[in-house]
Amino acid sequence: MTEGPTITTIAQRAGVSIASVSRVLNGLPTREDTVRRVMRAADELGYVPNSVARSLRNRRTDQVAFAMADIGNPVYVAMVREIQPVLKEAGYRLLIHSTDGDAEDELGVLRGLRERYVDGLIISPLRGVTEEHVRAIVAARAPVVVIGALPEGMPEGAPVDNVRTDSRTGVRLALDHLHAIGRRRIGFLNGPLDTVPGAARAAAYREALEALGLPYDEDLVEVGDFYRDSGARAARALLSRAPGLDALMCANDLIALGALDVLREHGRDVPGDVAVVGMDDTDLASVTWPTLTSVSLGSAERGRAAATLLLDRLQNGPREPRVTVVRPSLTVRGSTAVPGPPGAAGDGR
Amino acid sequence: MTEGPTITTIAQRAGVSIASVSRVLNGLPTREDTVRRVMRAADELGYVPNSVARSLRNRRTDQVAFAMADIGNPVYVAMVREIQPVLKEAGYRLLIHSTDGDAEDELGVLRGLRERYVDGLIISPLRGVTEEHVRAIVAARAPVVVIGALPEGMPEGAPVDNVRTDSRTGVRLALDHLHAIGRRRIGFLNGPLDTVPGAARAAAYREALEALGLPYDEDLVEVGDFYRDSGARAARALLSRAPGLDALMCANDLIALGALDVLREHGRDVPGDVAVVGMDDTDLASVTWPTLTSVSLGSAERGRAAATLLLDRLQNGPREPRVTVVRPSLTVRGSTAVPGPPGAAGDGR
DNA sequence: TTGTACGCGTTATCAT
DNA sequence: ATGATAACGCGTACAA
Repeated sequence: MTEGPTITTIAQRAGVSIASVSRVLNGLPTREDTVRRVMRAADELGYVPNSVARSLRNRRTDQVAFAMADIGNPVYVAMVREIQPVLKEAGYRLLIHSTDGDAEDELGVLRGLRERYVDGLIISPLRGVTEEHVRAIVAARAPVVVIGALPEGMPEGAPVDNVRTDSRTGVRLALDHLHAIGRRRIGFLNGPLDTVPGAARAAAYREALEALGLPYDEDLVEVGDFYRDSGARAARALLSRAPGLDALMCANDLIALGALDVLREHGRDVPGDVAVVGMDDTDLASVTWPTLTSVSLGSAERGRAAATLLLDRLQNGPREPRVTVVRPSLTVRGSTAVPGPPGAAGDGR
Repeated sequence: MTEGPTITTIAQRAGVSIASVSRVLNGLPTREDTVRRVMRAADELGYVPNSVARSLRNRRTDQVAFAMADIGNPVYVAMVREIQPVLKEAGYRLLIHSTDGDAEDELGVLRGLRERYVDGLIISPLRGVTEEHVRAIVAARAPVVVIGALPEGMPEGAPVDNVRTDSRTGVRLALDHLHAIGRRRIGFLNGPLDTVPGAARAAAYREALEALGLPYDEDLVEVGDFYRDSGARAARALLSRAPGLDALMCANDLIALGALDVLREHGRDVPGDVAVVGMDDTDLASVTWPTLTSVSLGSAERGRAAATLLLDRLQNGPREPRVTVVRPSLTVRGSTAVPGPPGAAGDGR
């Protein structure tokens, strides 16, 4: 089992020095004859440059990593889908880290940057950016783009850009819509409060209610995880506690799926009896029945923006941190399609 | 902006040679005192080994790549989801390549192995493994696991393992089921015939019909792409050509989604008028309405098997090629739930 | 036990 | 234009 050819092999075969080989291979000005001999030898040997050696020398890996909680979540899939082509186009390979939303794991990824196995990182920390995160980012000396909230006091010249959405407005869009179609008892199925989205959406829900002049009722709120089965559990709990609710605001689409399951199993008509709104506007929203009205937080746009920002730093060097905010929008579908008040449609199905 | 510390930096600070530093860092027997001084210096400097240099020296990158057509496809997401933890556990990082199913792109990935930027590769070639693929694999000298069909005559000692499913049996399961619930005019919405799954499913469809004593009718077959909108187009075409069909076999779940859209828009009851079966049994299948009966081809299992096989080669060196076959199974859901013959339920909805 | 010296495969500098 | 040579950071035979 012979080892692969190196520039040394080529040099011997072509009867020139390795320096010449390197020059030819990198297209530097070289005598015609030398070029031919080197190319020929390289060809015959099937030479391919060793990317590791090149990385060591060039101090760059041409690799970028994306770290998120769970690649099974359609939101992150949407991001990866946008990130990948942008990076690929620029000649970067993409590494994937699933952290399960574990803060320790996230920190591990950030600290790992010091190993220099990637040139940059896009990370979406589920539980927020702590002091330690910040320290790791600064220590990394590699550009990082954070998708999500970034704390106020970032140190001077930290190589961080930030892409965020405005879930506050997102929730507001949803509640305004529900209010406009006549719903007044709007339940809320949220994710964990110690996650960034969970906390933000909780606050936004209260705010939006207030703005609409609706009372905040603890009994209308249930907290679970950002998954379908958890959403179902939460919906069941909520329905038994507050059977009179006429709408459900869900903190993401997966939770909304669970809610739809439960409503169907309880024979409650959607949207006749209960209107449902999801969040993230994933591919799933257009698949359910009824199709799911959902607040888009621009996952794809955020992914693309993050990749673009990172690329800019990678290619053009340090600069002041930038923040890109992606505006949410509401996509109205079947689950809120009936403007009439509850009770208009028959119950059961 | 100082550069990061290296073993040389540590050696100076600790007043020892770089060899000692390396030894301590790698846990080789060293005098107590030396250990302390080195550790202390490393600590103070916040030393982290450079993974690139280490890779060059050790001739291994601790990276593995997974190449598939489209990370947007739930099938591949399911695979990644299984592959990731297996590799992570073993200390490998995961690289993702989306090839768009382009054969040139796939070949590029395979050839890229010679750059030695990964230690191994899992690839799922959409259009099959050609002569050129095989050559690239052999030339790569890095272990490769192919998810999907592998040609018969692989060269001796090629470092390839293979994970496949049996879509023939899968289709058979579906048609048997449809036949059992009384369907006789079973349409088929397939993907491109020049893809491996497309070709296999086309053949399997004919075979299964024959085994059931049903005639093969060209008019009942429509070919498109493996996407939802394409599935919808195909379904429309098929319905206008063969309005009398009482079941639809779809070559994957996305196509089935499109078919469900069209059936609903045509006011055909599912499964009353037309029963529908999908393939891949993705997360989507349990979300649609009615929920989608689907043939599981064990995406998760295939992913896990592939990762395990690759890992074995990575850790235990060369061995004879192995093949793992994952058996398909049928998950019956709402879209075929009504055993009665067509016409039993009212039309419209 | 410790240090010296070399190699991993490239690129880039500096003489020639 | 070309060749010898020095890095890049790490690991390890070998000698001391």
